[in-house]
Amino acid sequence: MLTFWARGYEGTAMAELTAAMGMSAPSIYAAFGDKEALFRKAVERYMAGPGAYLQAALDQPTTEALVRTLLHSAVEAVAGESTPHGCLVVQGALAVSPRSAEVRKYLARLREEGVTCLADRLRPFSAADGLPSGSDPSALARLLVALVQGLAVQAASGVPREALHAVADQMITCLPRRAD
Amino acid sequence: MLTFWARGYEGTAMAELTAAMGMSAPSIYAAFGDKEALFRKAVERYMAGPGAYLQAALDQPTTEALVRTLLHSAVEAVAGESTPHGCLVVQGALAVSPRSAEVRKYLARLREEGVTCLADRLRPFSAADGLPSGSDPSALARLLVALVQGLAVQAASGVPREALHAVADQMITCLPRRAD
DNA sequence: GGAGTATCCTAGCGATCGTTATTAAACTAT
DNA sequence: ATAGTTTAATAACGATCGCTAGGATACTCC
Repeated sequence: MLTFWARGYEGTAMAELTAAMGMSAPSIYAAFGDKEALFRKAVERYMAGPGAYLQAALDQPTTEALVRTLLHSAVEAVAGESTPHGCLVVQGALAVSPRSAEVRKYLARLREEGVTCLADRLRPFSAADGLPSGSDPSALARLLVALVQGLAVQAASGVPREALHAVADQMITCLPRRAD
Repeated sequence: MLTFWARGYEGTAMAELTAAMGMSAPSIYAAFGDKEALFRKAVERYMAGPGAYLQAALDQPTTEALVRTLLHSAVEAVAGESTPHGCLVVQGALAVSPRSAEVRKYLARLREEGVTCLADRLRPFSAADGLPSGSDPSALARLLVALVQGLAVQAASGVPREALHAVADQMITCLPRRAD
């Protein structure tokens, strides 16, 4: 998972995976099938672990708390010190050769699921819950996911964690408050 | 440029470039050097053409006009109908194998230049120019760039142009206005 | 018109890609 | 102890990678 995270799907060679997993190539193929199946397993593990920052934000009671939790935990995930920088689901297979088109679509589908998931959570929110006036829940959800993905891109560029937290705070500052 | 744009640096094989350019491999190598030099030339061409959406926004007089121009022209660039989806500078080499590390750093540097460029433009802006109160220009610049990069990721996922324009509008709605 | 020069493609270089057939080793069970 | 079965590694498969030598072609200039 860490190797795929750092180098992406096509950027990771089987030789690196054998070294990282401590298994020989035939053992990997016997256990997982092929490289694509192994990658999907790695993504599942990622989503259940470091990539679960969206789930953590869903049970927040207000828009502002949700946004705050989402953005800051996302920053911790994509700019963690003990893990590769960026997000596996974003940089795993963003632009790849035609032979990896299935993997690209798989990750794209996963990213879209995050948008709908977040939109479903925002929809019941009213202005009393801090939802900015005149905002479409699905557009706001897509905005937040886009921002998280942008933070992931910048983390992959090497932007320090503090700068990304400042971006999160800036976004929260921009959001209209309930009682101002 | 279009081929690199669609498939990324490592995802593009020389065979595709010979087909797209109508030149044989030796001609390409004689004219450009190696694949990396050709990629940099393609990026330069991209930055001077479809990727110049940031430059277009810099001469706007107010924060709101700048943001509006930046986001909507960025959406047009990353979700254009006659070009590949996404942004070459984002998806060209986000997570790659170690042998392409130089290309990855090159694009990361380019992305960071966009942040400093935008921050320099926002810095002289005061509250009278629509700068949200209590915002740090460099953090706001990084926020906007992150959002653009996130829009590029979603465009690469196949999200339709209208949805991305709605995200841009949502962000503008969230920004505090001068006279409200 | 013909020698010299520049241009460009065909063919193939070594290396590495993902993948697998073959073989050696270790464990289980009679 | 030994036969049978599972496990895993060595070695190599065809394909493709970026890249380039060698040769055929066209163009220039005396």
